[in-house]
Amino acid sequence: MAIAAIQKSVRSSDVIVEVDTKSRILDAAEELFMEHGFEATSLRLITTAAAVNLAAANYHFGSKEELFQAVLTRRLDPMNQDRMQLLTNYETAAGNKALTCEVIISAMFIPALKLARDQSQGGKNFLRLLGRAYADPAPFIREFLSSQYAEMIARYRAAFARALPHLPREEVSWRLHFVMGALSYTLAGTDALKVIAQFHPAEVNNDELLLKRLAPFLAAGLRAPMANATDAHQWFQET
Amino acid sequence: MAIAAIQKSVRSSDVIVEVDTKSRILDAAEELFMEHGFEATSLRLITTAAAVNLAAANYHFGSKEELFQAVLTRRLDPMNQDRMQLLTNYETAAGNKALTCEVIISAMFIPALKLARDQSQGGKNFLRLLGRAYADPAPFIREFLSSQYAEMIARYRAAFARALPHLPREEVSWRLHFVMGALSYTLAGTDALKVIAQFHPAEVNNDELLLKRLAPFLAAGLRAPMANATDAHQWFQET
DNA sequence: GCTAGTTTCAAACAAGCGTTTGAAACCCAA
DNA sequence: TTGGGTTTCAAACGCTTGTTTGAAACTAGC
Repeated sequence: MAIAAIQKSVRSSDVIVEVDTKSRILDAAEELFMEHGFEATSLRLITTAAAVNLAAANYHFGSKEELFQAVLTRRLDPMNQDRMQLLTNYETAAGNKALTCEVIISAMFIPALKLARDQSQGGKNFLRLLGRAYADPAPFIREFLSSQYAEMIARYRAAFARALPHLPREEVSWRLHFVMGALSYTLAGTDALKVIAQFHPAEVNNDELLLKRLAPFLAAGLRAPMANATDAHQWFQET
Repeated sequence: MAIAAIQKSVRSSDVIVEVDTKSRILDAAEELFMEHGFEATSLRLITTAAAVNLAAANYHFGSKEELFQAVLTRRLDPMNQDRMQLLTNYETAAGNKALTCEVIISAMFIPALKLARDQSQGGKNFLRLLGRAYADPAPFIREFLSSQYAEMIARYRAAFARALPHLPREEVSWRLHFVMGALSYTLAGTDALKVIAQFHPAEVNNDELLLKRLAPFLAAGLRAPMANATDAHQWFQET
């Protein structure tokens, strides 16, 4: 590992920017993977954007797949750690009373918001990349996400189960699945549906406002009464 | 267009299977695009699976992108037509009374369910493919989906606006966005989170049961009271 | 049976891919 | 200043990609 790692340093107008090759590759890869997807993004595109030699990507990360995982790990791991820590804090503060759905959801959302806010643009790019990674069919991506999320999901499922004691555990699992889905889909923010929905341009990229709208929606869904057999019959008999 | 289109005909054990080259390519492409994504699926993989010559794909569809659009159009266009027709039927039946959220949602879900149920496997494959296409970064896919969905989305936004007259139109647009997101994400059905959620295996691929769980969740979310300034402050001040 | 139009086929095309190589450049401790 | 480890670099590797080509095979009408 690098002694001569910090190599190129540029003094811009009012901030000192120094980035080693590894970080430059990660930053460029994050943006380009977000923009074009994993398969459609070539290492040549990444290394050109990062202004480093093509071979540097393989030298520092081994392979394209490992580079992709490194891009995800860099921000995903701290975010999920934050989520678990926050949940722990809330649970400690609540003593042995169950947390409300709103509090649990906010423990999920706040670390994502923090990511969306800090850093010049990297945080937002990453959240969009993450939303896309969820839907990516590549097995190595799916397995990677499974392992990265396993512990956090288990914690949140337990928390929601306590908050919604009248629901069967299975139903809680489903609703957690819906919550994760809506969150990742929304943060992925594909332009297609946004255009369709005719949002005000100023609001489209305001993640804070977005989550303030999404959270009450999801909290209400979590607390919804279960559909009984009659309801289900009424809903779908006409197919 | 083909006079000699129906060329290969195979009599299997109890059904007669006759498929022209074009359909064989579409079927194979649907399954492989679903499994590996657009970029990672090569024309050679598709044409080999379809047992046709490599050049046949370009001959019949022009390009790989046009083939992908043809795969989507074949089922998406009829499904969205169904959705609009069903909504029209409900509105006619209701006279000048506004529809409930449940009825509107069922008008969205029933055509998707119909697709998931009929056909040996193609319908389910297609829904998963569609869910993935939503998250695909390729511009031609996003533009294609925008154009395919524009009319239907406009109809449903109007219907939800009538059903939720107390909500600002903008809020209705957001919630419709959440509903579309949850639906597509859920139907895409990436294995990763399902494994995490520890679902009973028998239920994972039961789309009917899945939508029966999702619909009440979304209906409750649609009817949620709006978060006021105080709520929002309370939720997110601690970031 | 000939002809015209449609569809298939094997082969090749240029271009781009991820990865590897071996030498050059670089840095820092001795 | 020398030497050894780290990092960069240009070039090439073998392979796959989407697409094109021109001839062959096929179908149907006259």
